[in-house]
Amino acid sequence: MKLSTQEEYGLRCLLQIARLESTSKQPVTIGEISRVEGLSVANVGKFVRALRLGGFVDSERGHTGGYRLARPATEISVRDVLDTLGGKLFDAEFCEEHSGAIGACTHSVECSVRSLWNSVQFLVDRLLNQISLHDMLGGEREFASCLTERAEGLLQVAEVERDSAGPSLAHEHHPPTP
Amino acid sequence: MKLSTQEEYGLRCLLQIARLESTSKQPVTIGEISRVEGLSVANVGKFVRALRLGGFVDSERGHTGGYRLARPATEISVRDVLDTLGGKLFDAEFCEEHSGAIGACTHSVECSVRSLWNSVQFLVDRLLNQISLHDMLGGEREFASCLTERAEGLLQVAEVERDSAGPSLAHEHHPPTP
DNA sequence: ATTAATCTTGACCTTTTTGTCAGCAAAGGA
DNA sequence: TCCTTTGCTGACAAAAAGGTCAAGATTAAT
Repeated sequence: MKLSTQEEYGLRCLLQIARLESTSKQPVTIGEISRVEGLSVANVGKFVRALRLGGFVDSERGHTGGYRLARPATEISVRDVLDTLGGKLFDAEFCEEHSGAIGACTHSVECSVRSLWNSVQFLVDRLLNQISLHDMLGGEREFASCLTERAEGLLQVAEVERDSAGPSLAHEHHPPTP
Repeated sequence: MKLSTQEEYGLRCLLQIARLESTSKQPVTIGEISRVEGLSVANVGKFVRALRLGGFVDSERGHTGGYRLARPATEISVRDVLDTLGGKLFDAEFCEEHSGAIGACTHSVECSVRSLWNSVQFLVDRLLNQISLHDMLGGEREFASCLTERAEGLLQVAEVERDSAGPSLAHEHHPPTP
């Protein structure tokens, strides 16, 4: 289970846009992000493009151009950002394509795996969904306590899910075809 | 956040070895796994090799050869398997390499991200660590209830962690260098 | 108008991951 | 002994991901 570089750096770039914009009140340029993150300008360009296509930032061209958050940092959830930059743990597409001829999962482990990935994704989503960009802008200490608070909330949600027979396990999954 | 094919299929192969061995009492051949999982023989060979190097299966050569679980299915945790097949969410290596010249994270977001990845990994690890191969061998229904039970336990552990200032957030992380 | 600063895009190259192949090694049965 | 069935390995090929580059488009300042 790995993060793509687009997820890792895309999120960092977005955080920098939020951070730099909030102090300078100016649009944040690719050059600035490149400098503070230690990435090439061209590379940052790609990440920031993904962020723009995802609707997280607005761009302004020209001499005083740059990027701004499209919404307040409190209204951007890290989950949405990561989903846009890197996709889900598994794609639902596989489910449809192969279910016709054979019914459920061809592979005879009966897809216990899909239940597993599903609950992993469910758990992670629940956590990330409660974390906003704004939460990540304070110091690392503050954010750490924020994380544990959210994790606590998450647990309660998870217990409710358990009592109601667990929608987190209801999704379909088929593995990629080689 | 994606699973590598080695994680996805390696785990499936291991499950098949456990399943087929338990019914036939014979070593499970690559050919059998290949058939039930719909993968090429050569490909299964690679996955199974990783499993052997990870110490999860033992091999026997020759006419009646094949693979057997190295330990009972109840004593193999899915977390260990996935860690071996795909590695951690982030590697600790980066932390050491770049900390000398600059101190903490160069990248000026102050590495709130590392706290984030850390807690995600912590959460996932806690869940997977409680799931054994054996848990995944029953029907999907049984496994689903197993998962929710384990998730419940996980929550309690997480709360303990919170009360003791959260070791889950204590680890270092630096992003890959481009 | 011209220029300089900025974003935008598509094409290209490099690296990593994934999958295949051919040849070797071991073990059992004829 | 020889042959068949199995696992084992390293080299290769294909595909995906990651990164760079060059040429364009837009805007503000001069």
